[in-house]
Amino acid sequence: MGKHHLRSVDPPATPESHPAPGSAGAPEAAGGNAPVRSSATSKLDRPSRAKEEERQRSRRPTGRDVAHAAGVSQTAVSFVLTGVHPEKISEQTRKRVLEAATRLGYRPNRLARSLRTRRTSAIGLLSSTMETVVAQAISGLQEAAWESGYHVILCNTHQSATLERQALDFLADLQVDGLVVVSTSTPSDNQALAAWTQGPLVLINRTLGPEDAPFPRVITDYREGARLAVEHLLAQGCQRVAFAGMDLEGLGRSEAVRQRWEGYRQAVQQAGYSVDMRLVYFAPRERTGVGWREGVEAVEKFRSLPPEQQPDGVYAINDFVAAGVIGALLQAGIRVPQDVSVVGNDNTSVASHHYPQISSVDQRWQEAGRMALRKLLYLLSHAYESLPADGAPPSGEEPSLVEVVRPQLVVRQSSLRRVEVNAPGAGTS
Amino acid sequence: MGKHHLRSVDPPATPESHPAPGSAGAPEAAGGNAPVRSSATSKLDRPSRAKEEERQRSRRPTGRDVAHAAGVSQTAVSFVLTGVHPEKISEQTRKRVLEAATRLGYRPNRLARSLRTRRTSAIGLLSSTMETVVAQAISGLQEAAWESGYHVILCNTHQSATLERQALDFLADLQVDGLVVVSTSTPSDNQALAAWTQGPLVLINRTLGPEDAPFPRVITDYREGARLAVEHLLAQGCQRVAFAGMDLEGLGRSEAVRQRWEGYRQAVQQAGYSVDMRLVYFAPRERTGVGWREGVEAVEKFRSLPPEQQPDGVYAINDFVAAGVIGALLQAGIRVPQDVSVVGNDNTSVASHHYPQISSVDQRWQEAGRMALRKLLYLLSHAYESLPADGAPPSGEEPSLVEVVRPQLVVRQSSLRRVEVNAPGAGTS
DNA sequence: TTGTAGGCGTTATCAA
DNA sequence: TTGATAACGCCTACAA
Repeated sequence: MGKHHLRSVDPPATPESHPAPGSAGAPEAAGGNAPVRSSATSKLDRPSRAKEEERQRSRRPTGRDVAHAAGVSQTAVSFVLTGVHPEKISEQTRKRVLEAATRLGYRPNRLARSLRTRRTSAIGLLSSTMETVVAQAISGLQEAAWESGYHVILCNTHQSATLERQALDFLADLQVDGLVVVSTSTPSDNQALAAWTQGPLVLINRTLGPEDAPFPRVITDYREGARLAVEHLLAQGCQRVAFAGMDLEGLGRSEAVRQRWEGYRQAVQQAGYSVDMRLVYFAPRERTGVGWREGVEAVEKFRSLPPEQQPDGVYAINDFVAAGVIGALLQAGIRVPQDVSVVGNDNTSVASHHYPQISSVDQRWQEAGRMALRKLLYLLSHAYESLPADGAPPSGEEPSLVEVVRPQLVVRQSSLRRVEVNAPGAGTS
Repeated sequence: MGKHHLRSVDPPATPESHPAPGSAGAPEAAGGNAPVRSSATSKLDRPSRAKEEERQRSRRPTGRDVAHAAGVSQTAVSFVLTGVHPEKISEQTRKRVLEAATRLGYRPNRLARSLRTRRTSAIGLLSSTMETVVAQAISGLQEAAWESGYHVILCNTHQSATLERQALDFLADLQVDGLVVVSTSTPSDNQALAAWTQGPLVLINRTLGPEDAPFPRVITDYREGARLAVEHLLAQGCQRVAFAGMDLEGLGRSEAVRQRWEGYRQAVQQAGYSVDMRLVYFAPRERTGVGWREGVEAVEKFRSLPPEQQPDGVYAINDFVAAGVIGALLQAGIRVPQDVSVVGNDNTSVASHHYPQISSVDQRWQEAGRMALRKLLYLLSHAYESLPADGAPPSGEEPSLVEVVRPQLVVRQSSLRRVEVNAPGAGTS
């Protein structure tokens, strides 16, 4: 039995194109299937016949089929469908082509097109993890890509440099038109990445390249987020806003952690207060993350102060910490938000599923994904024109090299005091 | 001053060679693609020269280059590199091809290959949302695909049937080899999906197709997960295990919710108890989700019982509810886990970031993704040979049509009593 | 304005 | 065993 290699992708009934006329064509068909075709003509026959048959059977009509059906040439079909040179096509042929194409249900073969034009409409996405924020960025990127006719090829490197290198090779083989790299911190282990030559490269929250010629990137702004949170608390009438966070040396000296601290400090000082370190809790640097527990510890620290010095507002560097803070406060009989208002960060599902619901800073990773794609498309379309040889290269409004996503504060119950509470001095615990 | 930003696609190399000659992709690159080439030789010249030049400059060497360098034919190169017909290649040519290939850094052009073989190594992934569990499934799928040399093209349909249809068209255009659809509930709006003909289709947590001939799928097992949780609580010595969940008509009659309730009921009954509806809390069906608040409400209900009838263990249908339950218990001065043990579901980051950490059932969505890919690969290789026409179709060990992922209980502080507590009657609140 | 023809890089067929 | 040679489906100078 000719049970050799499987029938590849083809769906049912596809007698081989040109089976050696003696070898009983279709390999799978048990009995029958007599060599009805050809019989006499054998190989001397012009290929036209076999071709035609074959084409008939192939489910997807080709451009040639359309041309044939419309009574025009392939060129006309191509011109009409790609929309280039619209002036070189008469309205009549245009109509006929369109009609034939829709009638046959023609869809151009992207593989062939890509082979010819050297552009796939694929962009590679390299992510080091799949944590929530990254998933959000991926979602935004994919959505934006989709809207522009691009598709996204996802590669997760699990923080491994080896995997990253392999993924890059892989994506290069796929001939993606561009690449986006997203990571939560900024490891900047630039080794393999910097060698990317397959097209434009946009980074999300990661730096790469020499100081004077860095790669274009999109970054989320944790500093601004923290400022938003603190300013909101102050606007709500809080006068002693505390910080519940992480030691700056912890978590691999995470940039995002440091930025939140700076934002807090700036906002407090800008409002005319000085930073009171008794209102600041840093989790020990050994901790591998901060959550509920650290929130509780923060409250313990704050509660050890004399009552009049205790905070009336808390900014927590993430929603888990905020939940811990709230839990500990409530347990101590302190009301939230009336006595102490609390704001978290990241706007995770914890914030909305908690009770009371937690106000939180949304870093808008999804928007970061969208922006990254926009930037990539811009680079894609301007890649080949502006060699500095020829004076002012592109037109104006070139997007800046590094784009910042503005965070947004989502106000919920945990920080929303009644309106009259705005009077100063109201809710000291 | 040429604004830096672009690192155009071409790596710095490409010395000399006037930039224009044909290649350089980007056909739409505005402006003049002047006929620089011609110069002296004009068009009469045999193309060989131009070709050679062009090839030289082309970054990626082709199979022809390798053949040329090795002094063999393209056929030999193809055979050697694809590994087929190993017997038809002499050891010597084999070596020379390999040597030349590595020396030139040859990488086959997947586009050309796909065009010819009609197989991309791409599989499409249709997801209706990007919530955490889906992201996990995607991660697992992508990882497994990667290990098998496949890549994943992600399409997010945002629950929209229209988008889903478009995405399917898109993926069909891309000629993906197969398709995986992942959703959290089972909407089974099969309209467009059932018409998929581009290759095998595997569903994750979704049913499709006629009852008697459903599509292959992978499902997570919430019933089993609930059983695990309850059995664990019983084994810890709990005698009155409560259920904190959602009205079965709520959330669009979510299958996953109903399964958890059934698992709870089965486990309780199987242990010889009868289900006490006073120990069961169903959130009102109008709620759009369950979280902390519903956990608190559950505890309120339970606390209204006479002390000896109150639960000593609670299974909550997700981690948010569990957190709410724990919070309310602690606030009431009830110890967790000593007085009441609590188990959540989904093993989200809430469970591990909470304090005390929450025991939770992991539904292993990541594994579901992996399994889906395995199943798809199986179908890919067995798709077209076993039409039941010919008796016992394939060989044995065909995977079952629907595969179930076994959940796993992750035990943490919220349910881990001291060993001696195992004695019955210990921790009634 | 339309048609003809050559090539993108592979794989696969068929003589030599 | 190896080497021409023809597709795969599309794009696009160039000639008609």
